[in-house]
Amino acid sequence: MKIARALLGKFLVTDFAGGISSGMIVETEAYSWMERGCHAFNQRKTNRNAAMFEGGGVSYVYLCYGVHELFNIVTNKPGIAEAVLIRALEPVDGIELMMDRYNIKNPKGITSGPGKLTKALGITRKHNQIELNGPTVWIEDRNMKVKPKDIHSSARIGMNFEGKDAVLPWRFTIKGNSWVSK
DNA sequence: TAGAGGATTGAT
DNA sequence: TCAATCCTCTAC
Repeated sequence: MKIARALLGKFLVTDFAGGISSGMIVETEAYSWMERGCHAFNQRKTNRNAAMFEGGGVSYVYLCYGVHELFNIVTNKPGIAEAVLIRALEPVDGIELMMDRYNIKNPKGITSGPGKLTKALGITRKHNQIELNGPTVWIEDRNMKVKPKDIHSSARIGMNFEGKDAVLPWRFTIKGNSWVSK
């Protein structure tokens, strides 16, 4: 859970054929095998979530609703399924590239959702289960300071089941940032 | 091998 | 508020 908080203010960078694009992480959600809602609940291992068992520093990209690709960062030791979902970014580099990928001219709201930011950065399932220390996708620390009081935690989104797991405050956002998803 | 459903989004 | 859309898991 510490990692989900620490990732706020870090930069997610991609370098594909089209060029470099990056954004600052402003919203995350933590997932663990210990709670429902996670694909690897109860250490259930499948082909899809195999990346989560790889160990920290690996990406986990998967398709949701047949339409959207969601980007996660695996955070724990090999064999322990735990990951942080990147829900929103603030565009920094390659904004024009992102707009090209959407074929629009206004960057407003282009990365304000987990399915949208992957499209903006050009991330697809081909980038599943890869190391996040380069050369195509990596996390960068640019010494952006996020004060603890600027971090807001809340219940997660999209949890359809009943029970206490649904209200765990494992969603982290940067207060006052307009790129946070609604 | 077939059927149901999902960590969402955008249009109505 | 609801459909789009296709991959993954589960059951037969």
